[in-house]
Formats: sequence, C-alpha cells, structure tokens
Amino acid sequence: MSDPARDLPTEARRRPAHAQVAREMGIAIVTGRYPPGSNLPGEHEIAARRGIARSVVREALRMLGAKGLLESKPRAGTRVRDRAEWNLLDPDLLAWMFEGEPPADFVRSLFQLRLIVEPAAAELAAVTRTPAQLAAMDEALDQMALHGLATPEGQAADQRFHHLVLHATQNELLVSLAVTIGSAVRWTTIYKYRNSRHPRDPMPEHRLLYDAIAAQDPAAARAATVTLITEAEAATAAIVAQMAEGAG
Amino acid sequence: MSDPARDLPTEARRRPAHAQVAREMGIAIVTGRYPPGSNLPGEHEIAARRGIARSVVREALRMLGAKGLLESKPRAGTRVRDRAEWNLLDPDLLAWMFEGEPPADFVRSLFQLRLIVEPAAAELAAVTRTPAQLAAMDEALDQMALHGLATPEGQAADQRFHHLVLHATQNELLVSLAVTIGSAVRWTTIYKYRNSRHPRDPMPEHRLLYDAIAAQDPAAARAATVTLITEAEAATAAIVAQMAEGAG
DNA sequence: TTGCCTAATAAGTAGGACAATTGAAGGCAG
DNA sequence: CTGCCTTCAATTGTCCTACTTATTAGGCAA
Repeated sequence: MSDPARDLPTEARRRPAHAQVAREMGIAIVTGRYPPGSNLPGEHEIAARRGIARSVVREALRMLGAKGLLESKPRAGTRVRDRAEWNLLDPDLLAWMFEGEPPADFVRSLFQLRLIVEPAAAELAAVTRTPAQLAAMDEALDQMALHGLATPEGQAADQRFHHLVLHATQNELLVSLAVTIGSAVRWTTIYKYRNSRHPRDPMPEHRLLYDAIAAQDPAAARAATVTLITEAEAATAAIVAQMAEGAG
Repeated sequence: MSDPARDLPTEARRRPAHAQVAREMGIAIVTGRYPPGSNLPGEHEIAARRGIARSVVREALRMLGAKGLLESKPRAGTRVRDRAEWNLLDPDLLAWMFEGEPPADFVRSLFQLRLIVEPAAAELAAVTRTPAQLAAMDEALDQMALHGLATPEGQAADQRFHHLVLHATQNELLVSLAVTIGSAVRWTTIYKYRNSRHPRDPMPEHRLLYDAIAAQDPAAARAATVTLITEAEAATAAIVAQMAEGAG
C-alpha cells in the first residue's frame, strides 16, 4: 500500500550503478549537453565527481560506446562521435531522446519511418499471418476496446496489437524495428492522452486493419495502416504545436 | 618492415582487449553456441580461461548487454536473452551474424527489409534531394563505373551512392538504417563477386535510379530501386544455392 | 623550418578484496 | 506430507590501487 514512487515511470527502482550512469550520460549526450566532437571529462574526474569507482564509469562508457555514441583513445580521451554514427534504432537511445524536449524534426522522421515500414508490414502480415496470430490480434483489440486508450491496459493492448502485426510478417528484422518504434510511439501516445482528451476514437480503423488481415487483403491492410498512422501523426502534430504555443 | 599481419583485413589490428572479447563472445552468441535462455560461464571463469582480468570481461559483457544480448543478475549469472529482444539493427550484430554460415532465413529478411525501406526512401529522395547531393551521387556512379563492382573502390562507390540516396531523404532514422543495412549488404556483395564472375552489369539500373532522382520522379525512382534490389536478391539467392550444393 | 625524440597524459589492464543480491537448500511449523 | 520461512552460498556489483601502453604535445637538434 504505502510504497512511494512505485508508479512513477520516471524514477528507476534500484538499477545497477553502471546502468544508471550510462542512462544519465546517454541522456546528456543525446540532448546535446555534450555535443558531437566534444570530449567527455576524464574517467577519473567523472568517477570523483559522482563519488563512484572508475570501473563503474568505464562500464557505463563501454555501454554507450556499444551504441555508437562514444569513441575512446588513450591520451586523447573519450569523444562524442558524430550524430550520423549513432545507432538511432537502439531502443534505449530512442527513449533517451524523449527525455529532453521532443525535437520536432525527430518526431517527423519517426512518423515518416512508420509510414514506410508499417503499411508494408501490414501487407506482408495479411498474407503470412497464421490463424493463431489472428486470434491474438482479435483478443488484443478486444482488450483495447474494453479499457480504452486512455488507460495503461488499453495502451498496452494497442502496443501488443501492432507488435503482433509486425511479428506476423515472419521477419525478425521487422520485429526488431517494431520494438524500437514501439518504444518511441509509446511516448507520443502518453503525450496525446495527457494533453487532450479523447481526440478521436481509433478503434474503427484498428478493426478495419484487423478485418483486412483476416481477409488476407494486402491492399486494404496497407490502406488501413496508412490511415491509422496519418491520424496519429496529425494528432501528435496538434499537440506539439499546442505545446509550442504554451511555451512561446 | 617486419610487421606481420598488417594487410589482413580479417584480423583485427591491435584492438582493445575488451572489444576483442566482446566481438568473440558476440559471435559465439549470435551463431548459436550460447543459445537464448542459457547461462554464460561466470565472470571469474571467463577471465581465468582467457587469462585476462575480470574487469575486461565485465566491460565486454556490458557492451553485449547494451546490444540486448545479455541480462545479468547477482547469483543468477549472465543469461542470453531471447532472440526477439536482441537489437538486430545494430551494425555490429549484423556483421557478427555473417561470421558464421549465413542463415538463409536471415538473408531473406534482410532483402525484404531493403525492399520495404529503400524504394520508399528513393521516392522521398527524388523529391527532397538537393543539387549538391545530386552531384555527389553522379560522382559516386562515375567512380563505380570507372573501377567496376569487382574492386574495393567500386564497391565503396556503390555503398556511397546508396548511402547518399538515403541521406537525401533528410531523415536521420533512415540514414541510421542505411548504415545497418549497408554493412550487411557489403557481405552479400563480397560473396557475389567472389563466387561468380560478373553475373550482371548493374550500372544501367543505377543510372536509371539516378535519372529518376535527377528528374524528381518518385514513381520512377521507386521502380528503379525495386529492380536493383530484386536483381541483387536473385543473384545472392543463386550464390547461396550454389554454396549449399557444394556443401551437400 | 623541419624532423626526431622525449615526456606527460589518459585510457587500458591487472588483481584483489569486500558488499549486495538472490536463488536454493534446508529447517520449522502446520 | 506440505508449505512457508530462514539461512546459506554463489555470483554479480562495487571499490581500490598499481602498473602498462598508446598517443600526442612540445622541446631540442640539425
């Protein structure tokens, strides 16, 4: 009952120190506090400043290096690599991007990518889906309709439905993309329902997509997906504009 | 003078130990030697077996963990995560996949992804490309025609051309995808020209794509890209079949 | 000016020690 | 016998300290 900070997704609950440090430094980098080409403080200094061991710092730096953010050389120090070399499709990186204020250009890129990948995936899924997957999609939509998209359960069902569609393509690279995109889309959904109440009921479109996949109609599946994403983008754009208004 | 193994691209030239270990263990994991769900040897044991310090092992494990391959917990050890949680869009992971024998299903997924992303990107690029980018593409194609695709220079020019197309979309997520896909495609190209001599001259199709982008004709750009990838896939499939024949 | 050589510096590696966590064995009560 | 609880031990997590290696800046000589 009295468990403080349990339903606060922003606060981490007892993660290893190296993961914590990696997260904080990763956010600092992707939000521009350490711009590409600049050097990070030395390992000793970072460790001393945070009161932790150098090994922890090094493990964190290795993690960020594995994501393409950093490059370390003796004597030269640790440099932030050029943005083009970052592995932006990394789920952590995506999430960290949205920790700062959302860059409008990045959101645009994200929806553009969705508009490229997901309609094509829906086409594929309409052909390759199994009956079992179809049933799972049906159930996810039921859950979604039951709870509504304003609730965490409903949002989870939404995510599950879209993930199922990607998964049905039998293409593990597309599934991997789904995880990445999904983590980012979660953010837009949260903001959408935080700032405006029920902008539109997306259930009819979702059902349309489901019906197309059930009927194994690729063209209809594509059309339904395009509609879905386009509307989501429009809604998000409205929110972003509203926020910019409020800020300006 | 006496510097052995200097011009061997397969062998790493003095990389840090932690990167070396991460690479070797990463390959062992993605090629199935440590299957998902299984536990790795303990950190002490790995260190002792390889004759290195545990700190080096831990840094390597953190790198693999950052790519979604591992999950470590006290007492429970370090477990290989489920394949669905791997970050397959990571360039290193992609490269490591091809260190073993190429999984046919994975190659299929790769070309399917290319067929989804690159034609759409070409459409975009045809509209958004700048004159400077167009000129760079032209030069890359000239280099490609000059050296031929059988040479490293020609292959580099090919990569550069495709990268330029993606870059012209002004979408950094697509660019990031390009790096990933490109690193994998490099493998297929190498094999293609190692096992069969000049299966087909791809220059006309490349020029067709260039002309479409120059004319800002999205439909033509899409069509040309589809042709390019389809032919590359057919050629690769033939090689894979040939290799399977030779193996069986 | 140019080239080499030295020295300073920061990352890389090693190795040991202890703490924290947690899964599992074993004991206790029902 | 069953199920909960305690205790234990194994493994990762963290810290420390020393040393090594690579790299570059800057001095020195030609």
